[in-house]
This record gives sequence, C-alpha cells and structure tokens, in this order.
Amino acid sequence: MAAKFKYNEDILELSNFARVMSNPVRAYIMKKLSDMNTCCYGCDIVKELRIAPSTVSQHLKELKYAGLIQGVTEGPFIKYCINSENWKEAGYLFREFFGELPVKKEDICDIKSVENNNDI
Amino acid sequence: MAAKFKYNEDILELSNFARVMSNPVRAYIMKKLSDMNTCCYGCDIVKELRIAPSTVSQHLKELKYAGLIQGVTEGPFIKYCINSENWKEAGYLFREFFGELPVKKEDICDIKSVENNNDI
DNA sequence: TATTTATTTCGTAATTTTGCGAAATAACGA
DNA sequence: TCGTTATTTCGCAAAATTACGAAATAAATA
Repeated sequence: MAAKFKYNEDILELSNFARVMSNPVRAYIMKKLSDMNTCCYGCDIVKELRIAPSTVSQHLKELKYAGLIQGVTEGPFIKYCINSENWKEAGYLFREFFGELPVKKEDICDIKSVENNNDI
Repeated sequence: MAAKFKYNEDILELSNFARVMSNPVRAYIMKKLSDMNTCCYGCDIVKELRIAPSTVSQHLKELKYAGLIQGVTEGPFIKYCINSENWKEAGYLFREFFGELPVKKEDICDIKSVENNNDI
C-alpha cells in the first residue's frame, strides 16, 4: 500500500499551534498575557473563568509545553508570563499562512491614496 | 453556583478557526488554495495525501461550513476555491490576536504601493 | 445501457480532548 | 503548629475528533 504522506514541517507546526489555540481557555490566557504584556497566576484564571483549578493547571501546562508561556515560582504562586520569542514565532507562522493581507483602513499610512488601488 | 463565564466573541471565533486549522489535512488544503490562489478537486487531495475519499469529503465539508472555501459543481467534480472574504477575515482575527509584529522589510509602508491600492 | 470516476452519507471504532473531584505538595501567616 | 491558599497529579467519564469502508448518487463516456 502507498506510503503515508509526509506533511511539510510548517503545516504541522502551524496545525499544532492551532490545536493549542483551539481551546477558548487557552486562547483567553494567551490573549490576556499578550494584550497587556502582563503576567498572571493560575488562580487569576480560576477566578475569572470560574473553572476548576485542576483544569487551569492542565491548560497552563499545555501552553508551557508548547513553549508559549513560562512560569516563575513566587512563594506559593507561580507567575506565568508570555514567551515572547516563541509567541512572535507563532505569529510569523500564522501571518505567513494567511499571506500578506491588504492593509486595513486604520493601518494605511495615507488614506487619500487608497482611492486608486490596484491590488487584487 | 457561579454563572458560566462568557467569552469575548472574538476569542470564540478565533478558537473556532484555530480548531478548523488544527487538522493537518485541512491546513494543507487551505495552504494549497491560498498559496497559489488556485482551486482543487476533492480527488486531488485524495491522490496527494493518500487518504480515503470519505475522509477528504468530511474535511471539505468542515471547511465549507466554516465558510473558508466554496464549491462549484463541474460535472461529476466539485471545484473548491477559497472564500477570500472569510479567509481575509480569519487572517485579520489572527493578526490582531498575535498583535502587531515588528515590521519586516516587505511590510513597511511604501508610498508607491499604497498609491495603487483599491482595496478597502 | 453498462462502466468509470468523483463525491457524499452513514455507521463504526479508535483516539484525543476536556473538565472535574479527590488527594497530595508547598509556602505563607496567625 | 495549624489553617489557608495556590498548585499539581491522578483517575475518570463525557464529549469531540478522526479515519475508514460500504453503500448510494450523479455525471461522463464507451
């Protein structure tokens, strides 16, 4: 029978990052950490999302395993921060995947010149 | 007991797109369609990835349901093309999620390219 | 008409994901 | 020391995902 197809490494990496972000809890955590570029404790997430500590712990573990966050022990707490390096890496991967997007209005340098636009 | 947390709509939308792209077959198909901005038939995917037709059909259905592709009947074939509108939308969602990344050279706002730009 | 090709639907089995409670660990403060 | 708080690990059950084969549909063609 035919050999199994070998996916491009980028596709596998991207789909794995996508898998990690496919859970709302994990997406929420990453959004929180990246948005305000701040850190948080597991107990913050427990309070905010009102889910079991063990569930949060599991998701944080997965994010850590994926290299997207890193934890620093602070007494009985563990302060989790984003791993900027890998976060950027994931960002580039997705950006490349979706391709260069036409600029949005608010991103355009000069609004006037938008009126004659030839891009597809 | 505490009411269930209500996620931001963007988070839910993003994690759902992420779920869709978390499967290598689906990521492969989208990459193929978006990369060369071309179309394909289900049977192409069957041949390329060497997986069962029913499996491919299922994945195409999911992509269609997510609004990322659209099919046009062509005799016994169905030609699938990308749904640019929604693909762009997903792209923006991810771009916003990952935040503005340090500009790469080719992304730098260049008056010339903006001058001929029709896209909204 | 019979055959071939592309596709879909359906049912199924295997695997993965998810969320939780219970129990254990660790650090802090009264 | 004892109780509180934060966290993790473990086991479990429910749900979702995945891939497949068999059967059915539909169009093209010999």
